[in-house]
Amino acid sequence: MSKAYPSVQVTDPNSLPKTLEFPEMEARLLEKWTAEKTYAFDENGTKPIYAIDTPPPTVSGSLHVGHIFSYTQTDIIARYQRMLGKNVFYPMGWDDNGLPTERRVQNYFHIRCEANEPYVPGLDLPPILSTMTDKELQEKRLPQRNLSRKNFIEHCHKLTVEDEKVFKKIWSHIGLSVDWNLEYSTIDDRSRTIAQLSFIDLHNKKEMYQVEAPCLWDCDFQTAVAQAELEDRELPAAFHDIEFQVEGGGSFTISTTRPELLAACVGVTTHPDDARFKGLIGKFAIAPLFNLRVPIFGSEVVNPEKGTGILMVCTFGDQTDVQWWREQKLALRQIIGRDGRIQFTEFTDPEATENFSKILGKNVKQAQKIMVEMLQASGAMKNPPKPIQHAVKFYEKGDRPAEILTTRQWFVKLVDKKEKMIKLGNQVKWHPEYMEARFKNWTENLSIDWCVSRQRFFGVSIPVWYPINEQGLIDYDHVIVASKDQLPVDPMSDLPKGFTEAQRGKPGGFIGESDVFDTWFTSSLTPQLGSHWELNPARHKKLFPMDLRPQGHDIIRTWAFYTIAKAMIHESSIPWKHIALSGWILDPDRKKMSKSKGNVVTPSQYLDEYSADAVRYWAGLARYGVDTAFDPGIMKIGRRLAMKLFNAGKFVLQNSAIAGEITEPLDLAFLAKLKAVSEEAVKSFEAFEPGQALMEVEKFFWSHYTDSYLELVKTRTWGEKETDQEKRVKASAVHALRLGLKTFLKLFAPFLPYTTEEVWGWAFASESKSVHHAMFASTADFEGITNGNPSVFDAAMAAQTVINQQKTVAKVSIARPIVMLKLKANAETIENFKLAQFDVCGATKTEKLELITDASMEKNQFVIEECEFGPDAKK
RNA sequence: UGGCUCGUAGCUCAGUUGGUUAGAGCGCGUCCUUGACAUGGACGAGGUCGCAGAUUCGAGUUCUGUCGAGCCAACCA
Repeated sequence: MSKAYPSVQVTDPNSLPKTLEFPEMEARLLEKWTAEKTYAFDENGTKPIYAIDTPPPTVSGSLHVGHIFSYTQTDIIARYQRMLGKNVFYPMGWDDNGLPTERRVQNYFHIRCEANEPYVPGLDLPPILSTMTDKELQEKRLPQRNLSRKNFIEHCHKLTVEDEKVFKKIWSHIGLSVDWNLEYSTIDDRSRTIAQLSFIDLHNKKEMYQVEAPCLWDCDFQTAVAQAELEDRELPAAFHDIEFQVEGGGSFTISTTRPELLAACVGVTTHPDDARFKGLIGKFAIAPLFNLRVPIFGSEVVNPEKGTGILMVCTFGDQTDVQWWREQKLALRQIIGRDGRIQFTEFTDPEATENFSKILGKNVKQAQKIMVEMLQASGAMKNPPKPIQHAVKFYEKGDRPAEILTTRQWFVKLVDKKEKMIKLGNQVKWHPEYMEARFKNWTENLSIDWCVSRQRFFGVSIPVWYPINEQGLIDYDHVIVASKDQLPVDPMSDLPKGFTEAQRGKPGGFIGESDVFDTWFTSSLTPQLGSHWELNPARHKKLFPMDLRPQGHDIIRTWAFYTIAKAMIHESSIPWKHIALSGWILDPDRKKMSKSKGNVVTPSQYLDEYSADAVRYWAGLARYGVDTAFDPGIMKIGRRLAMKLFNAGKFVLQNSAIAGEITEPLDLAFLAKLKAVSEEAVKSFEAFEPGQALMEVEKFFWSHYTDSYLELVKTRTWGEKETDQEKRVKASAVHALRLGLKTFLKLFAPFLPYTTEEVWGWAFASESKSVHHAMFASTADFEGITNGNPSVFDAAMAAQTVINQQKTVAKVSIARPIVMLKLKANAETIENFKLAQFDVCGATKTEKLELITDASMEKNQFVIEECEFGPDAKK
């Protein structure tokens, strides 16, 4: 017994929009979704949860099509999971603290943070950037206004709130199905509390330490930076050959790219097997100009081929200098200050003092120039500088090479956990799989612990104070950590327990830590920020570990890495079960789109020109991990698809039908194929290949549904029918058409949420208020329907194509009647074809048909033996 | 120097575990205004799958080498 469908009435054509007006529809449906709380997460719900660890975008950055691209991909997964009946946890956070914001705020208000400036209550400066461009500001060279730390932070808050509105508007327009009740920012009270809780937990577990040691340092931002935040840049430089004397007679020539560090020279090294310098090892060298007596030692690390094969070790020219300094217990002579200028350094030798005074206070570049001149004058410079091109480490947001300075910083122990991290990383499913290699690679090569303290202002405070002893010295060994009930805490204004404000900065009192955390320290906790972690253990248990982390592949070494590290140290857990890495959007020259390259394309114009669904189509088609060229042409196709769906929906719903079953072989054949396609779509989604699903569904929709099936059944469905038999076969087609439409709406819903919701509302709202809560590829829809034979559809479509072809070649209209047609095919094809003969003849206006069997032909191959066109109906 | 991706039509990309004659869309050409859709439709031209080997009855697909592009790291005196 097959499934019976109730009768359907014609949907009043006047009630359906004539044309698809995207802006009107988008605005209306956005309102509907908000009013109906379509995307709300049900915290007390019993349905299985699907939790997404949404990347909090940096709101101070520019919003470009790359963002739209990756966030839409996540939304497509979210919508799919919701349509599986899951309780989807899909929050949006704003990453608003850190250097990018400070820099933007500085430019926007033309201000600077100055620690000694007094606080001005109620200060509310107007933006300068709205009246002047970046360029004008630079040209006019107006002095920046100095603001106290507190005033500066207030302005940071003020601007980020505005930036967040811009993001939220675009996110909504593109149709992200986030639950806006879950909105947060990485600087809000809860985030600060959770980040500080993280610190306290790490500190209790002895996984945090502070130490005065060589650290990577950016001289412009005047802050420590982490290994992961460095990038290589190719710069021109030169080898300078400088002659050193050997104590007790003799000399040798070293080669260096950093002659300005000669005064910081603390040793000389060469390869122990290098015959040229072997004899020098163990002796002392005398550096020129400064008469520095430094040890000469051997090191396997030295490459005899490079430079002169012997080199000077400084405080600190690069990472290897640090290594040698540690291994050889060399002296420390830090001549570069925190501002990147040569700082005062004491020399006992009068000549050294004299020479050093010439570079004192200069920046690295100026000092190098002066140094070279002095060396040339003294005769210690053996050859003219040899220009080379070499890679230099930069802080990724900085403009000057990173220096290595000895400063006191907080670190998280990571180097001792590499193996465990790789093991945990392996428990996470990476999409695409090969991306795990990048994580492994980075983790294996990690050489420095994670430096998390930053000498900045707009960030989460490190929740500690230090006692000041009776001599007025800061006692770093007895850190006073904030207690959990104090959080969030700002040690610069809040008090450690048992102290009074009067004791701040006084002997016997305390001093607050002024450093803030690296932003990654907070953003590595996004799963915990979402679950509320220690603040709400019950909720945390439900949401953690999360199901999915979507992110870009360029931040595997930072965001993914640190998040895995945090979950491991806090709870010995993975932070999420899956991580999906989206590709980059490249400009037409295949360069990554980024603000610094000036090739950024903003999304608004494309949303307006092609519609949100069309832009989503473009994003939805891409595979994970694959970089994609920006191509509005794809959006055009997406727009066409949305229109086609809209029009097909209108057509299908304009047919009435009596109650009945789907009985006709062609209808059943179509549904059998549709069912197979929707099962394939599910498989693709489960394999994190939604683009594959979209492609297959789209192809089938276009070729089989609109181009073929809709045309084939028009004779049966058009108009009112007289006989019961006619009514019955019409009903079979109309019910199949409607089931087809409903299925397509659901399959397309994750990609085209607006258009599908619009059409769904015309006919299927009684089943589910929104298509976005309908069951994706539900088997129930096909239950009780007789299994069709797909070959019937193949034969009918093949015949339809060959007849259309005949008309095209003959250059006659598709509507032209055929008074006599002889078709040749093999027996099986003819048998299948006969079951759909009525529909094919109707669609092709074939009035008389003769079938010829030819066993030599392949399946579904038709040849027209004879074709006689009737008179043109128009004439 | 090592690791990982990619190389298919003029362009943007598919091509699942090796299996007939390598697919789609855009663009291009010819034709058609037929009852939802001209923001349409029908049909067509266009590829020795970077190159060279190997395995196999059979390779776009597996392996080796090679060239080119990109990314990540190491080195950076």
